[in-house]
Amino acid sequence: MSEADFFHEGDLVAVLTTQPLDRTLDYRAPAGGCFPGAYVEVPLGPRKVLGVVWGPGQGDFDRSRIRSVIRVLDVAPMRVEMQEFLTRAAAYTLTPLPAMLRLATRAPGLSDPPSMRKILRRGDAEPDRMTDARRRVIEVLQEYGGLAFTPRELADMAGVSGSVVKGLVKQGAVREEDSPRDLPFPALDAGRAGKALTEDQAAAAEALRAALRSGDYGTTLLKGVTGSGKTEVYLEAVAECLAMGRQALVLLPEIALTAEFLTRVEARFGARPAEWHSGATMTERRRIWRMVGQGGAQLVVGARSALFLPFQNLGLIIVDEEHDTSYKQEDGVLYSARDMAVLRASICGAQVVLASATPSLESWTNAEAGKYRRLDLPNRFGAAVLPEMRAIDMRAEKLQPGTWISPTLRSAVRDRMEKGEQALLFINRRGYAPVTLCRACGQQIGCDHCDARMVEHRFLKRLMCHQCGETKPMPEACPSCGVEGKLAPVGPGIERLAEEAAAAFPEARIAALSSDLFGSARALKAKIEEIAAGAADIVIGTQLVAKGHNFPLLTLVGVIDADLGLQGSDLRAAERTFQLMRQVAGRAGRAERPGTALLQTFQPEHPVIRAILAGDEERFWRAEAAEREAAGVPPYGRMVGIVLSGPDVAAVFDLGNHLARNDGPLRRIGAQVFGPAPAPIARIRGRHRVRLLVKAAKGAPVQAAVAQWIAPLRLKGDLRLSVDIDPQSFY
DNA sequence: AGCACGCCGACT
DNA sequence: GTCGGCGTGCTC
Repeated sequence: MSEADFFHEGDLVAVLTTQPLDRTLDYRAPAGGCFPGAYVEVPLGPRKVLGVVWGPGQGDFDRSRIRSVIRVLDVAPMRVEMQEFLTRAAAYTLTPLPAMLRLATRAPGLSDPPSMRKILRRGDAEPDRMTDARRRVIEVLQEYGGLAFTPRELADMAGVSGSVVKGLVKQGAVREEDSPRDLPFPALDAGRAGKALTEDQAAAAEALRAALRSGDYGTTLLKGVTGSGKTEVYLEAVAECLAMGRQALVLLPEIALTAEFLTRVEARFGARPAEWHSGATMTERRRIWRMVGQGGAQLVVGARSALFLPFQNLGLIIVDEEHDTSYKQEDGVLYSARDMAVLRASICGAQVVLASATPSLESWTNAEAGKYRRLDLPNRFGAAVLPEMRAIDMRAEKLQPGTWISPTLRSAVRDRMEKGEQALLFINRRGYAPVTLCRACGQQIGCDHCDARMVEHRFLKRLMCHQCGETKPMPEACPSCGVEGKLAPVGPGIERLAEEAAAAFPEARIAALSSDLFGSARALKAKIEEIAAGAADIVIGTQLVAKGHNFPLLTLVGVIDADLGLQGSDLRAAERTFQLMRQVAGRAGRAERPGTALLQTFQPEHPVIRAILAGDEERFWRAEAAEREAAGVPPYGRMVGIVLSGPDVAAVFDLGNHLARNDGPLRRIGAQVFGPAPAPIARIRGRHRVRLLVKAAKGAPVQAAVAQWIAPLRLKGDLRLSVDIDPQSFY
C-alpha cells in the first residue's frame, strides 16, 4: 500500500458497515489516520458498529454532520482483493454488500484488543507447607517441563481445586505470566515426503504443481472415484502451495469434515491445520480469523464459509466433493461455494481444484468447453465393478394405485432377504410432491404453459404446475393415450415407501434414512454405520450418505422412480441416480458378488436411462447435457428463483402476481418469468413461501434485470423476498 | 439492524 | 386524559 493511499486525520473516508444500508457512509479519519481496508469502529446513531474503510469519502453529505471514526481495530486490514471479491460476490448473488461483509467478519471479538490470558509456570520459591494436592500440581508442572498451563488446565490435570493453584501462586511456587490468547498455528512442513504415488497420480500431481507455479488463476476438475487417490494428489498441490509461501484452503461438505480426514492432513504435514466449521467455539473462530489474516495459519480445512476468511496470500482452493449440493444453502446469504471459490481465486491469482468422483454437470461442461483443465485418475484397483443394471419397464408391471414397489422389484428384494443380504430402495428426491402420470402409457401430465410436469394439489383437488402455478382439473382419461381411470399420483416420500415396504415384508427390519429425519449429521452417520454392519434388511433413502463406508451385505439397489428429472422438473435427479450407481459400484456388495441395480422406469428407451444402464459415463453426461441444452436450462441457460414469504398466504401470492405482471425489465432481456407457485418447501415456521422462476439465455444480464425488476417493491408488513441465483431445484 | 418518531385503540 | 401497539424512516 503506497503512502498516497493513506488517509490523514480529518480526511473524509467512505465506510462500509455491517448494517443493512445500501451505501457507504462518510466519516472523518481518526487521529493517527488510517489506510483503506482498515477495520474500524464507527458511531451510527446512538450505537457503535463495525465497518471497513472502503475508500475516499463521497463528500455528498452535510460536512457539519459527519462524525469521526472512533478507532482503528488491531487486526490486519482488508486487502483490495477481498474488497473486490465481496463486491463481485454481492453483485453476482444480488446480496446487499453489508450482508457480504457480515459473512467476512463472522468471528467474535474482532473489536477487542489482542487479549492476553494468564498462564502458569513453575516459580522459584517453595511452598511453606507441602500437601498432597500441592505436590501433584508441582509434579504436573515438572513433568511437562517448559510447558505453561491456564489455571483451569493445571487444576484439572493435577486433580485439585482452583484454590490450591491460587495458594501456590501467592507463595511464588507457581509463577503467573501474560500470553497472547491467539497463537499462530503450528508450522506445516511442506517438505515431508507424501505417500508413494502411482504413475497416474504423480502425473496429475505434477500438472497441479505446474499450474501453481504459474502464479496465475486456473481451475482444474480432478475426477477420480473413491480409492483413486484424489486426496493424496491434491495434498501434493497443497504442499507446493505452502512451499511457495502462499496459503491454502481445503473446502469440504460439512459432513465430510471428519477427524479421519484431519489425521491424514496431519500425517502429510506433521501438524494439524486450522479447522473452520460450524461447531468451532468462539475462541477457535477468533484465533483462526486473526491468524489467517496475519499469516499465522498456512492451511485452513473448513466448511464453505471459510471462503470468506481474510487470507493475505491465498494460492490454492480445493473444493472436495464439488458436486455436493450442501455447497449451496447458507443461512442468510445464498451462494454456491464452488462458484465463489472460482471467483475468489480468479481475483487473487490462485488455483482451484474441483475434486469429485461424479462432477456436477456444470463443471463437466466447463471442462468440455476448455474453461477448466481436466485431470482423470483411473482407479488404482482396476476398473470399478459396476452393478448389473437393468430397467424394470413399469408400463408392463401390475401395480395397485398408490404403491410403487413393482412385483419384479418385490421378488428381487425377497430373494435377497432369503439369502441374508440387504436391499436399498432409493428415491432420488426428497419431500412429497406426487407427479400425475398415466399407468397405461407412462405419459405424465404436463403443463400447457411450460415444460414442467403437473402435481396433484390435494386441497384444491386440481392439478397444479409447480413451475408456473397454472391449475387445471384432473382429467378422466389420459390426454395422451385416451385410456380412462389410469391416471394416478406417483411419487412416494420416504415415509410412504417405508409403510409400503413394511406391509409387503412384515418380517423385515426396515431403516428409513433421510437427512430430514435426523437432527444431526452425527446421528445419521451412526445409523449408517449400524446399517453397514447388518442392522437392517431393507434400507430406504434419498441418498447413500456413506462416504467411506462399505456395505458388504448390500447387494440390491432398487431405484423407485428413475424417470424423475427426465422431463425438466428436478434437474439433478438423473444426476443423483447416476451418482448412486457409481457409489454402489464402489461400496456395495463383495468382490465375488457384485450388486444388482434395478431401475423402475416408464421410459426405458430414453437416452438418459439407456446411458445409465450402459454404465457409460461420458455418454451419460452427453445425454444429460443434450437434454438440458434442448430445454435451455442450466448450464445452457440462466435461472433465478425469487422466494416470497409471509404469514398470510393471500398477501404472498398477491405480491407474486404483482411481480409476474410487471415483468418489463425481464422481457427487455428476453427472459421469461414463471409463477407464482408454491415453493419447494411451501411453509416454514408458519410462513408461506411462494416462488417465481426467471429463465434467461446464457449470456443475458440477468442480475441487473432482476435487480431492476424488484427495486420498486415496497415490502409491507411481514413479507420477505429472497433471490436465489442459479437455484439447485426447479420443481 | 436498532432506535426514535408518530399516529390510532383500550385502559386508570 | 395517557399508555402502548408497531408502521415508517433514518443512521455519515
